[in-house]
Amino acid sequence: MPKLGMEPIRRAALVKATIDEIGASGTLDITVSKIAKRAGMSSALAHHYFGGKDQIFLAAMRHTLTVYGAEVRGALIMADNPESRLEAIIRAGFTISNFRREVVAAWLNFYVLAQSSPQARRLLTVYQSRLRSNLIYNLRPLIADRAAGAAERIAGLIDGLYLRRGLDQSDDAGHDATKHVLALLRAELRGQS
Amino acid sequence: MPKLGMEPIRRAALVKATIDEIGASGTLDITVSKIAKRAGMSSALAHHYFGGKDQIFLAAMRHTLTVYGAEVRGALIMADNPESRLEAIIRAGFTISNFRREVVAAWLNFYVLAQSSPQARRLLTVYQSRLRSNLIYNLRPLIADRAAGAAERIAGLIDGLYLRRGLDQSDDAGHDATKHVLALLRAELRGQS
DNA sequence: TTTTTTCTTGATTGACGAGTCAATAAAGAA
DNA sequence: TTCTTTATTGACTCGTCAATCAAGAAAAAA
Repeated sequence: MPKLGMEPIRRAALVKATIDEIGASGTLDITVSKIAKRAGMSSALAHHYFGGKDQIFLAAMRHTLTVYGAEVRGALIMADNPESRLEAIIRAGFTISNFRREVVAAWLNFYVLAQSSPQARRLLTVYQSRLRSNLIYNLRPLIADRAAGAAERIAGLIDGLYLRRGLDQSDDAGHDATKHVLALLRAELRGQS
Repeated sequence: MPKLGMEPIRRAALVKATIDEIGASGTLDITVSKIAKRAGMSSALAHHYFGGKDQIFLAAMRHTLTVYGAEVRGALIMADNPESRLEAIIRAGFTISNFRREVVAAWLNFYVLAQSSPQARRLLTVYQSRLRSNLIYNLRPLIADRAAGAAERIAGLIDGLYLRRGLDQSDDAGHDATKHVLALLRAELRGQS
């Protein structure tokens, strides 16, 4: 049975299973066995490829952030001016793939993990910094000095709507969320300090 | 040793210890023994008064929400028009006592708990509903039809800034946070749909 | 004083879970 | 073919923790 080159396949399966398991339980309080079973292998194998539970979580986190980053970059390709770039950044956060329940649950739990794991915190900080600088970079030509504050508010609202998403059980919440952040963006572009 | 009427004292001590322990660890993954030790008693006693870990968490949650609610109500006493009432509601969320690190950590973890515990979810939903209706009630006389959307954004930004608070290690983050939400409030009051 | 109620804990139970390991099996290398 | 590397698992170890319980001590009631 041992086909060679299983490692990347197993790792990917475990990462996906981890996110699904977090989504299903809403907690990081899940067992390696459960994750492994969901990924169709024994828990020993999960340990073999990742070394430990922490590493599995970090890998799942990295994956989530990577997918998010890719989606943002993809959206930016089509945008050729600051305003549409801002809109693209915002929309990317609420696409169906990023705003799925499991993914949101995973995000929330990664924030929790970041409270106790320096590595997790570092990853989240990178995400936050990138989002902030993306926003500021595109806001500056439009509202110069107010860019920094506006970026903080937009980023904050995005995170807040994610947080609230977990409690709504409606399924098209992404639409409203996008609308809200775009409304804030317009207000920021229009307003005076 | 057995002084009578210990129950309320023990319960209060356990609730406080729970919040502190969550704050110290950043997780709900804490033991009853640790909580009990922090509160100066044996774990058996904690079980005696609360029945189980879940109940302890729920009590801590109720306490946090109660304190928050009281602070909002207190702030509203001094406010006699919609605009100042809105400001009071916002300010109450970022007072030193509500925005302390342990308290924010507890909030975050309560959001997580709400993903898996119906009771926790119910409590959080009550909080959200109250905040929303408070905001809408006072926004309506000022911006009528846009009140609902504006309330959603303000509430979302408050939650988002809480979420982000956990990652900053700065200590006077409350000041900036208040400023941001007030800026949003002014933008909402000023803007047109 | 005896009895009951309230308070308290140390010790124990029972379950569960992370991580290890020895063993098996297949594929490729020598 | 023999040896090595990669893949894989069941069984086991070791620790931890929630929950229970029996028992003791002090106040209050009888």
